Amino acid sequence: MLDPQLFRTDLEDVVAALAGRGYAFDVKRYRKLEAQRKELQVEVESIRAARNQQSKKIGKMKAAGENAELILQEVAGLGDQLAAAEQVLEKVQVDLDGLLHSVPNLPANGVPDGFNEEQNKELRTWGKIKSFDFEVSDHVDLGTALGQMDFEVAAKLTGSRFVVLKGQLARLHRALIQFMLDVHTEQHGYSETYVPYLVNRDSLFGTGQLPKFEEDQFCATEDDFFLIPTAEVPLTNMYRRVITPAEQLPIKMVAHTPCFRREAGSYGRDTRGMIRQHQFEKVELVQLVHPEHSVQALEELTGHAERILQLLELPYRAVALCKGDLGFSANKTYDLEVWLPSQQCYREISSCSSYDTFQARRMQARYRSEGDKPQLLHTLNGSGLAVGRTLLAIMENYQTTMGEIVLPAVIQPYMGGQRQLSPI
RNA sequence: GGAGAGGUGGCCGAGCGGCUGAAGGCGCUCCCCUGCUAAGGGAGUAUAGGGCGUAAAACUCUAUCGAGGGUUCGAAUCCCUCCCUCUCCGCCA
Repeated sequence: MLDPQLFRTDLEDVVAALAGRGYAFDVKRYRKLEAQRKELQVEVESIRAARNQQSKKIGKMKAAGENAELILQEVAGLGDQLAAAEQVLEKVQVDLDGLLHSVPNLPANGVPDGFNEEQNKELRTWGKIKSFDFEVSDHVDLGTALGQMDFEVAAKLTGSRFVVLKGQLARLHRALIQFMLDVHTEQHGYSETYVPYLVNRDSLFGTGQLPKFEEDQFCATEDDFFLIPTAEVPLTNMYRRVITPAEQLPIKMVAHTPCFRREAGSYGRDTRGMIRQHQFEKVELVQLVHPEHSVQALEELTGHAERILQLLELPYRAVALCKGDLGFSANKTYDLEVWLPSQQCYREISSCSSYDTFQARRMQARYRSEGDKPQLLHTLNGSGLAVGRTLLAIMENYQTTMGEIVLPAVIQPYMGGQRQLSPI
C-alpha cells in the first residue's frame, strides 16, 4: 500500500499518478472518510486520556484509603461515551483502510505511458529466431506424439488446465528446475530456500494478493490457508514484521515451488496446452534491498532471469510494461518473452518487478542502519523462469522434422548425457 | 489424535487488578574515573499512530506484555476463543 501520509500531503499528485496507470481514485470519498477519521480519532483519544487520568486518580485515592465514590460516578459515564465514539471510528477506519488497501502502486519514473499491452515498450531482443524448413508443430502435438504429455488423463484426475508429463519429458521438466536453481545459487548469489506451499491471509495481504484478488487464489477453506500463486508470497513474507540490520542487505533468495492460480476471468485464453495452467512450477527470485539500490537491483535481477534463457539458447525479448499494464503492487516491471515458433510471436516467460515500499509497508518489513530508526526496505522479485513455459519453449524451438526434441547443451548433463527426446 | 507446560522489551527474566511502558540482569550508546588490559561510577537505551508544527526537533495524547473478544472506573495480571512453541504418549512420509 501507499503511505497514508502521502494522501494527506500530496493528494493531487497521487491522484494524477494513479490516473496515469488507469486507476480512478475516489477523491471525494477519501476526503470525507479522512476528515471523519481525524475528527473521531481526536475525540476518542481525548476521552480515553480523560478516563485514564481519572482511573489513575481512583487508584491513588484507594491506596491512600480515601473515598473515591465521587470520581467513580464521574468516570462511569465516560465508558459509554467512549464505546460509542470508538464504534463510529472503527467503522470509518475500516472503510478508509479498505479504500487505501485497494489502491495500486504508483508507477516509477521512466515507466512508459500507456493503458494496455500494446503500449508496452520493447527494450531489446536476444538470439536468432530459427527458420524451419518444415511445418512446425506446437508443444501439444509434439508432446502427444512423443507419448509423454497427456492433458486428457489430467482432466480425468482433476479437470481442465492440468497436465500429466511422463518419461523423458517429465525428467526434462525436473532437469530444468535443477539447472535454474544451480545457476542462481552458484553464479548469481541467491540462497536456496524451501518454503510452505500453503500460506495464511496475512502473507497474501503482505505481497498484495489480498484483499483485491481473492478470487484468483485456491483456498483450503477448512483452515483458511491458500495455495501459493507464486513463491514470491512465502519468500517475501519471511521478512514480515522483521527488522533487518542494514549490513545484511541485500537478501537474495531463490525457491522452486509449484504455483496455483484459478485463472478466473481468463476462461477463453490459452485454453490449449501448457501455457496457462492451474498448477505450474516456477523458480522464483526474490530480493530485499536498501531503497537506494532497488533501481539497480531490478536490472540485475532481470539479467539473472535472462541468463537462463541465454544459456538455454532460447530467443527472447525484454519488454518494459507500460503504466496501465503494471500489476497491482509493482512500480516497474520488465517482462521477458520467449519466441514460440508455433505462434510466431513472443510469449511471457518471466516477469521481473520492483515494488519500492509498497509490499514492505503492508508487511512492515524493515531494515535499520546503525543508530537510525527502522525504515521500510524495498522488495523485488522475478521468475527465473516459469518452468512449464520453458519446457514448451524448448520443445517448440528445438523440434526436428522427425518430431524429436534436441536438448540444449547445458541441460544434457542434467539428463544423464542424453542429447534428444524421441518418441517412446 | 491424547496428556501436560508455556508465550512479557535486542536477549534473559520478575510481575498475577491501580503508583508497571513494564523491577532486576545481560547487551548496546554516551560521560566520568583508573597511565594500557581488567575492574568501577553515572546517564541513556522499544515500536506504531494521532494532535500541534513549513520540515526536523520539541511538546502532547493514544495504542502495544502471542492474537481476538469479554468483565471492570481501571487488565501484562481475571474469564472465553483462537494461534504458536516445548515435553511425553500414539500415529505417520
